[in-house]
Amino acid sequence: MKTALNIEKIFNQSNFFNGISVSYVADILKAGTIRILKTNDILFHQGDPATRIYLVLEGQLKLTKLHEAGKEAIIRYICPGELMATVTVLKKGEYLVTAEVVSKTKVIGWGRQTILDLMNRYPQIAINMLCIVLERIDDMQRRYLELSAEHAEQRIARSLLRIMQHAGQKLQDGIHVNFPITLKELAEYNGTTLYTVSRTLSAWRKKGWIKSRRNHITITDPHQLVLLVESE
Amino acid sequence: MKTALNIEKIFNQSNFFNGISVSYVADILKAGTIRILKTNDILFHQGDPATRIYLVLEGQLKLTKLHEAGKEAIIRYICPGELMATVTVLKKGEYLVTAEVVSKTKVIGWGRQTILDLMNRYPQIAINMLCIVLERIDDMQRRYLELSAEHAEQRIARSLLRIMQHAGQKLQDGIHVNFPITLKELAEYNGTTLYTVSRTLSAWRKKGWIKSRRNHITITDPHQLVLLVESE
DNA sequence: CGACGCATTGACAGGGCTCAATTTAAGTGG
DNA sequence: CCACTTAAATTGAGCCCTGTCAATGCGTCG
Repeated sequence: MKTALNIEKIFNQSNFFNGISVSYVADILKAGTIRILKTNDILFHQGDPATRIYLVLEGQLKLTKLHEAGKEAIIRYICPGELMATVTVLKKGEYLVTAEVVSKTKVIGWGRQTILDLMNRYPQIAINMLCIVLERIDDMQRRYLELSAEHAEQRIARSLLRIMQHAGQKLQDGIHVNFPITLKELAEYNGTTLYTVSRTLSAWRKKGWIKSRRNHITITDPHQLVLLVESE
Repeated sequence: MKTALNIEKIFNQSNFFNGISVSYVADILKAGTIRILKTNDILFHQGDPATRIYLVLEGQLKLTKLHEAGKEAIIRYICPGELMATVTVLKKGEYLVTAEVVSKTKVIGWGRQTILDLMNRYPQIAINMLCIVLERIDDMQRRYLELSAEHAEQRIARSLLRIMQHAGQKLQDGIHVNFPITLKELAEYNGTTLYTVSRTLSAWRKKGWIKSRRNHITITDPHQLVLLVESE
């Protein structure tokens, strides 16, 4: 809680603070509390009462939604500068997803009343949050459309490209997904199965489009994936 | 524009005005302009610059998203009291979906700057909009999960139940969808095909769960659909 | 009455899920 | 450092769901 925060950096990496003067940002951050989490920690569970909204400072989390039948879908990955658990601003809400830490993570959280107060004090916060949420709707609508219209291979390509843009790290041999990810997770991210993903990646590996080892994926030829996605 | 509006009614039917005094509502409505549309009219197209946000006063519209491959998905139906085209508040945005009128419709629209001004004047508007949009995200996330985890029959049942709750009219022989809807639309609403929907509805009709004629569906035994959805 | 759009039904094929058996790789503790 | 353990990944075989294509039926409106 007494961790020294690099306010400037946080301000720059997050569109949550767009149009808000840096001097206010310190104020806003002071109202929140810091939490450090390690891999596989659960920040909150789907169904828990939604008490806090979080901004990710470091690391990554995945948001998953559980289906009665036991299946699980990955709704999105959350990277530094991104907001999560925005439902908190709704009256008496529950978390709609589960947030699980993918690699060592630092977040800052605000309670419901705090965030409502902040929104009243700085209306720009409400507007920024609205914009963030609107972008997220767009993302979900797109993925919904893709899920209903595209075949497995295309969807797998899309998810790799999305993750790459979101959390890609440029190495000499390609763009590397900078957090551990399993085939099962990749499958849950695009509504296929672990087996289909394995077969598909095997094929791509043979073509030299990607490299992969346990928990790691590097895309060596992103362009091919783009072509695949855009074909028909 | 000079249509006499029943402000009281609008105020009551829409959660857009939650926590806002009725006297201000008149103010807010005055800032917008009314449009009357007939079946099959397009209020806006996906890709057009997003200039206006709309509140539906009467009728229904469907929001569809088009896929490159030519397929189309119905993102949601919009009924009286509901807001649409919320993207408008984003900078230099485009409409992300197409809004097509399903039955005679009356909407009120506000320009981008107007709505931003209103949000600054009445912060509660921004908060309400945020809540509306958050509910919509939840809806999309649920449907995404269902699409990836459930079989066609379950999804068709779910879409009927959703539409029923949203736009159902209680008649003596069951609950009737109070706008014209085709099998193709139903299929586009749940990511199946016209043919699968036809077969499924035929089966249900034989079991006495529904009645249907061209463009009309009545659910005579909703409970069976609920059971179907909840089974496994 | 004719024509068009919507709905129905059958036949068929194939994508991808399921299940099972192995292989590979990473981590752990003596 | 190596044997051991366990989780992840690979691969094959089979089948079922559901999409596709084609033909026909039906109802509604001009």
